[in-house]
Amino acid sequence: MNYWLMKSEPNAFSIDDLKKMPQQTEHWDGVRNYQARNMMRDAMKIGDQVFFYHSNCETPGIVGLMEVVREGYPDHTAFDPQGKYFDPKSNPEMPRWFMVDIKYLRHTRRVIPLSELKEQGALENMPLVRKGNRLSIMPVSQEEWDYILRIEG
DNA sequence: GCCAACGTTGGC
DNA sequence: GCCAACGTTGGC
Repeated sequence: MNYWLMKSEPNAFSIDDLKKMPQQTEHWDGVRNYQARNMMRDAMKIGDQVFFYHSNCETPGIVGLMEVVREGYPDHTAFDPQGKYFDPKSNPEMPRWFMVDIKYLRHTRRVIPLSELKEQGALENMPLVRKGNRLSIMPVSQEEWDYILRIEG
């Protein structure tokens, strides 16, 4: 099993929004970055565990746990000329963008803020804590995953 | 293929 | 709201 971290702006889609979805499941659409696309298309597997991270908000940090319930398939929001995620270079015959389905598992017992994650030497290799990082989906090692759940308290 | 200009991300 | 970092675009 693999571990991941996915960012979302709570103003746009928060962990509470995910929890309220039917089956507490939603497709992770709108990702328009090739590295992140490749991870969803090729690497994320059913049963993989995922940290939900809130970005661009008052206290950026890890807020919950999720699970991959459907593996990579074309992001149809790229096909809708009226939608904000429309990409004329993507079409159903040759989809450029992919997404996975994600299911809510639980909130963390507290928000684990970015500021605290940055203080942990054990996490210094996470892209998340590195300066200027903008990856919205990233792999998390087993060691990092376990460590974060330990400091969750 | 280089690189300047531009747009976006996201912490602060 | 500011701005640094980064990815993408497009002229050459």
